[in-house]
Amino acid sequence: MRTTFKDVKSDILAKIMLGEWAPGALLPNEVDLAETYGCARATVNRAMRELADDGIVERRRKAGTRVRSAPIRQARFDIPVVRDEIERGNAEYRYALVSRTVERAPDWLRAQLSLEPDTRAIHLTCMHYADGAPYQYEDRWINLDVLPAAENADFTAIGPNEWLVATIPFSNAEISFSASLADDRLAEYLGCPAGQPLFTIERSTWWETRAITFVRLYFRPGHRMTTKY
Amino acid sequence: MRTTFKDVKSDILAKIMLGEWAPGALLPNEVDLAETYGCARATVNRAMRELADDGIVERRRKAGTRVRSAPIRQARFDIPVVRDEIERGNAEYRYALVSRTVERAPDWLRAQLSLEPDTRAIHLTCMHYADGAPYQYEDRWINLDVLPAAENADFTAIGPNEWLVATIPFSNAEISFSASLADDRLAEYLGCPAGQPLFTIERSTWWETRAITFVRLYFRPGHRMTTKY
DNA sequence: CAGTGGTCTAGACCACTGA
DNA sequence: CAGTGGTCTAGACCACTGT
Repeated sequence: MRTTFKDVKSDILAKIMLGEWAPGALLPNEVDLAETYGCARATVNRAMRELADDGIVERRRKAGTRVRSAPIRQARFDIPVVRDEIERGNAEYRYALVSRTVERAPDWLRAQLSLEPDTRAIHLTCMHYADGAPYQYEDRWINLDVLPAAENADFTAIGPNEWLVATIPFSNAEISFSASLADDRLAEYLGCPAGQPLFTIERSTWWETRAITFVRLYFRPGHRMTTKY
Repeated sequence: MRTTFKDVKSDILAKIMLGEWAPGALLPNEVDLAETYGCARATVNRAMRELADDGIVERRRKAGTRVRSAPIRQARFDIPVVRDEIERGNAEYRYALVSRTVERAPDWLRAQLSLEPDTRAIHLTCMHYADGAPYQYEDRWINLDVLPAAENADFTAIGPNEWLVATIPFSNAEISFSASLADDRLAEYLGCPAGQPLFTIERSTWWETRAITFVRLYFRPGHRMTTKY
């Protein structure tokens, strides 16, 4: 059997894991490795590139490839789409619009999304339920200058996230995780005592340079996001 | 200038973003695309493979490449190494050991890590400071059956995370984000009022099938993890 | 069984950067 | 300026899987 890039990758990874190549060590260059493994340089390159993507090694032209001393460990999280998330848990999903207003973007939002003064925005708050129990409280702003159609959308029928996904793509986004405290309003909607800690996600999305939406998602108490890596 | 895989990738991405290829649409095969772009098939392949990795398209042999209808949006987070995290913020890092005991692994930990009964573990609690201010409270367990050396390590001098990184690699890990409430003890160490919401990370790591360590990290109030994607 | 993506090869040229 | 990784090419064979 031919040597595949996966063979090369796992062999190199094993050598690193077993300490044969210690953190900080310089690995042989691609030409030498290709000879060692009896394969083409492109094969070694693919293996090494993936190891670099995985944060295991660090590559620099001329300087060569080194084992990262403090491996940059990264985790990938699926960005939750609340309906899918709930239905994956075999629970019944229900959505409800709580409030809807159209207003000028408040200052903090203008700062968050770099909006022009006097930008109009639609402000929505919604609830998402799993098997009838409160699951997530959503507090969302949509930029009406970019998406005037949002003013006429029927958000009593469809959640703003689903509407947005179906309506407009986005080119980049920023997401942030934190912890919030349930105030009286949140506690009431989420059916929990005030003062509970709530896992919170904030997300801003842009199309090119134009801000589309900002959303803050408060999860019911005890929620956690988990991933393996 | 030659056509690079980045050219191809961004052109295809643009076509998808602009709606030229709608969600669910079948893209031309690699041979045709290579002809269209006037490049080798390997170049198209690299571009398409990256788009698939990014969750933009879905590829299946024989069936071809389609635009994902619900793009799998993923975010990558760097797993924080607390010293680096603090020093990247141009703050001075300080570490202190709070407590150290050796005991039999409690039941919840045995369950969490799938440990044998009577496994011995070392239990450490530590503080991490940024410019003298409390930054993170660390509550860690290390499996002494796998890492007996931990019993003799001097954790007053070096943080357990740094010691572990330098001592043993790990093959896989599970990480989980949530929100906790500051109890009196945490509040005292973190220098905040009790009842504050704290962003919390839990991580379990294994070497092959053997559990190495479990750690719970409580961040000071207001902490957030952010990434762009 | 035929079409599509997955991968390898051998060679080439280029871009970056450390010495 | 020389060594290393980054990328492209043209061609080949293979693996999977829908029809």
